[in-house]
Amino acid sequence: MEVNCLTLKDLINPRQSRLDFAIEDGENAQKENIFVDRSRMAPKTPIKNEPIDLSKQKIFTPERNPITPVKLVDRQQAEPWTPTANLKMLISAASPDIRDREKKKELFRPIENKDNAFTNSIQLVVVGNSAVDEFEKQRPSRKQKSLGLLCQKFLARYPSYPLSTEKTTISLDEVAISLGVERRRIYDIVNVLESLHLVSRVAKNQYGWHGRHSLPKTLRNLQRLGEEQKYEEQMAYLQQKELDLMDYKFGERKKDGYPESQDPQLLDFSEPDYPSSSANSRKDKSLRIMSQKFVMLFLVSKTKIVTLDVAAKILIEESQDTPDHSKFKTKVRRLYDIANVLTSLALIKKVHVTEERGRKPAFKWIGPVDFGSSDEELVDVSASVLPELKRETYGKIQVCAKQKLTRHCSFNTIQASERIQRRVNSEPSSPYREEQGSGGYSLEIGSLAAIYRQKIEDNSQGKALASKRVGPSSSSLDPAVPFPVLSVDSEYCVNPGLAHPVLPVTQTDLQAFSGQNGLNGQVNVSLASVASAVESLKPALLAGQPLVYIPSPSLFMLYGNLQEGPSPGSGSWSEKDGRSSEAPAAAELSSAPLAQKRLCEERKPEEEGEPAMKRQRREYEDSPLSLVMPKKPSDSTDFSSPKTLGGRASTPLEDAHGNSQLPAAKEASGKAAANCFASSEWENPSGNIDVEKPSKENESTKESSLLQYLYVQSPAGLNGFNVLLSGSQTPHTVGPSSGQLPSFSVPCMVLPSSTLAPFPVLYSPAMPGPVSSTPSALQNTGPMNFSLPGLGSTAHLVVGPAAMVNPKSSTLASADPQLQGQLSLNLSPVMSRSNNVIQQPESPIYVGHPVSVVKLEQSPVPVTPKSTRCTQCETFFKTPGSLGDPALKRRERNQLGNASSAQRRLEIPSDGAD
DNA sequence: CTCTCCCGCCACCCG
DNA sequence: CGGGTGGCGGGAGAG
Repeated sequence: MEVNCLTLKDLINPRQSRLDFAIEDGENAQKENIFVDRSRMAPKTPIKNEPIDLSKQKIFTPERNPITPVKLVDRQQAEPWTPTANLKMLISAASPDIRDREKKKELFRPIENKDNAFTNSIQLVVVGNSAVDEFEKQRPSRKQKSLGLLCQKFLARYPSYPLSTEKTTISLDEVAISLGVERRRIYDIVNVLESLHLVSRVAKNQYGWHGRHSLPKTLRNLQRLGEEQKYEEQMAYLQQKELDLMDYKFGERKKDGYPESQDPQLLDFSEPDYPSSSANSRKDKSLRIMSQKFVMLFLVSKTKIVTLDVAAKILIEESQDTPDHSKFKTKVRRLYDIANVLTSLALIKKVHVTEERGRKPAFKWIGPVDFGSSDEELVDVSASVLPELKRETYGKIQVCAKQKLTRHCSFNTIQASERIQRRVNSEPSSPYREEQGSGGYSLEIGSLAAIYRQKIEDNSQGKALASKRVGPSSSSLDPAVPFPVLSVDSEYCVNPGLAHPVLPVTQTDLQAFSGQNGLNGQVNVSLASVASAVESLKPALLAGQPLVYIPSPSLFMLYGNLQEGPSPGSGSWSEKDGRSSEAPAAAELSSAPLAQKRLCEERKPEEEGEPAMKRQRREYEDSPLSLVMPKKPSDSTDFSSPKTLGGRASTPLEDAHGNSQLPAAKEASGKAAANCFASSEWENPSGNIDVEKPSKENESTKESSLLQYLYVQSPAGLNGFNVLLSGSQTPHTVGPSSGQLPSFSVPCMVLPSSTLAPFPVLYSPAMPGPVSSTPSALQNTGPMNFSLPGLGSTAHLVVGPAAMVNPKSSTLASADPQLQGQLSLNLSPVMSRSNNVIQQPESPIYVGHPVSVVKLEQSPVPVTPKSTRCTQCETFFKTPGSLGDPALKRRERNQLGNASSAQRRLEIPSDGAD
């Protein structure tokens, strides 16, 4: 009997017994927990947690084992919910999407469905192998335990761009426990991250988190080194030769004159702040070195595609290993490990290169390409350019301000875009697909939605994480402690796999873009520096990022806010909830006048209170979205209406009438640059390459998010395009120098000046009132109008603050679960073509993202609130639920064995679409 | 079958 | 020496 076995083990080693026990659970709880819903997890959780108390564990006796289940049962009753579970429930209740997801999960893991599964499982185990087998069957798939997924969870714990002031330390033990994996796995992740200087070893078991601030620099250095190494030549050589593994003669290349590889020292780009402690200590850093070299290969590659075999060969050669087949295999394994992490970082994505021999696994670099200069290239939408834009044209423009905080936003945006692109490419059925070639806006819209989601996800994660981090060992098993939000969020986190960053648009791209769209010249939008120097990052827009729809044929630019991760200063969620949350947005605009919000409110008396607020908060923080839509005349009815989940109220921008003039406000607001993403980026570079299906990607998309941006269609009369800026989020940075600061995107729309004349510039501060938690310097001054200098006198800048939209005011009730699924953002390609905006709830991509859209009357004249439709969707943050399982104690890894794996959750989010 | 890559043994080192 | 690290490759899931 199992019991007996346990007993023996126990006798031998108490710990062992525990392990066994754990394993048993593991069959169910641990591994399966991964999938378990929070709600379901609750019952199980206690079990795991119990083990937390090691002292008890030791005591475990065989007899106890059987008992344990009982206890668990009791516990379930007694403590039906853990905080996390509770939260999850609430969320689930609030969010239909979540429920759907949960359902899927359940389907995925039937076992989990039973509340008493745990108990049963245990019994089964005791009973016999058959039971075990069943469990085995239900065990999470390999993918669910993949390093990539784990890495995502890991990354979700930390802000991509942590404030300089916040130094985050990573405790390997803690992380391993919290993620429920063996420490060994964490090393794999950390080593790769370290190679990119995202983290550095501080001490035993301790790593410091640096975030991506220095990533561009690191990449630049790697690129340089790669060039010095002539990797490109080597790659070309190998590819050309098409050498077979077996045939490949190592060392040949050197003869050919390839330079020797450099010393294996990990490149130290570390900044003063983060001295790379003892990086040198380890003699063997091969994974790190390999990672750097691998990255170099991408950076020097013209195609940005590297096949694993070539990479492995080069690495083997450099490592001076004996070139045998087993080495090759090993190298490839390592490359996969590295690739998983890099994918999680959205730096690369899996592709296949078709060659004579057939398909070869390869990866394509999707990370930033131009990191040569300090910051991302900003594209200014200059006034001069604007006029040139044709209304017909469409494209995406991202306005960014260089804000430290926001930088990641652009990244997110990119990822989202990429994701979408992939999806489009990979999904024949995708409605957007058709649009692609032409760079149709529909695609972009999709991307926007995706981006938006992404933002939300990111934010939420970040916040959650942040909060978690802040606390004492969050990882603690203490049941009282909320599940590591991170893990929960992680599900929705950016999927590395999913996220494919789109290269930042350069001027060239922009031009190209304009060409496509009929735009001429560049678009430069420079906003006065947005920054206020608020360190706290408050989610500015969130609440209602309003979407303004102005019927006009021109280009739409949607810009979402983005925000950096959690800001330390930011108030608690609760504070942010509701309108208060919006305040931050205003802050972001900082100098910019916030007052506008009021206008919106007036227009739409909103009722707030939406539960969604919380979610939104999280969401709104994210990155900015930029969307450009081709003009669609009238309608777009659907557009406006539904928002998805989170969609906050749409604010009726319509109201904005008025004053078109924008004083220098802009400057005050901050500088914004517009980045454009070339649609082309999305396309596969080479015909040979097949983009892998982004099955994973879906996850992120699910999340609904609020859109904070203004959707403006140029009035019929407008020739130019308008840029709509959403004021929602302004990052407050305290003075980061622009160089380092990530570009910050400010939602804004550039409106063709002349035509817009009738439209006043609206600036809606996120919060009408004072910002709740944030002491932002900015205050709502009231509606403001500013003109973009660059745009020319005629151009109008509309800034839509998050606040503008009132959640409740929205005509549509987001409450309807069904509606939630649909986002206004979801524009079906069809719509775009027809010029009518249609929502496609079905579109996978969009589902779940709340978007609020306000329709403005077509008439150039300011729309009245009535005319406009506002929809709000409440977005709740969908948390995957709590994830967490308690962590097992890693140390016992041996013992734990299977159990350890249990922790990993898999989420395969189906995209909404699925 | 190939592609992936999880898993965890066990060698290395450091303190 | 014990424990943190992490190389390494068997072997199995996924396609």
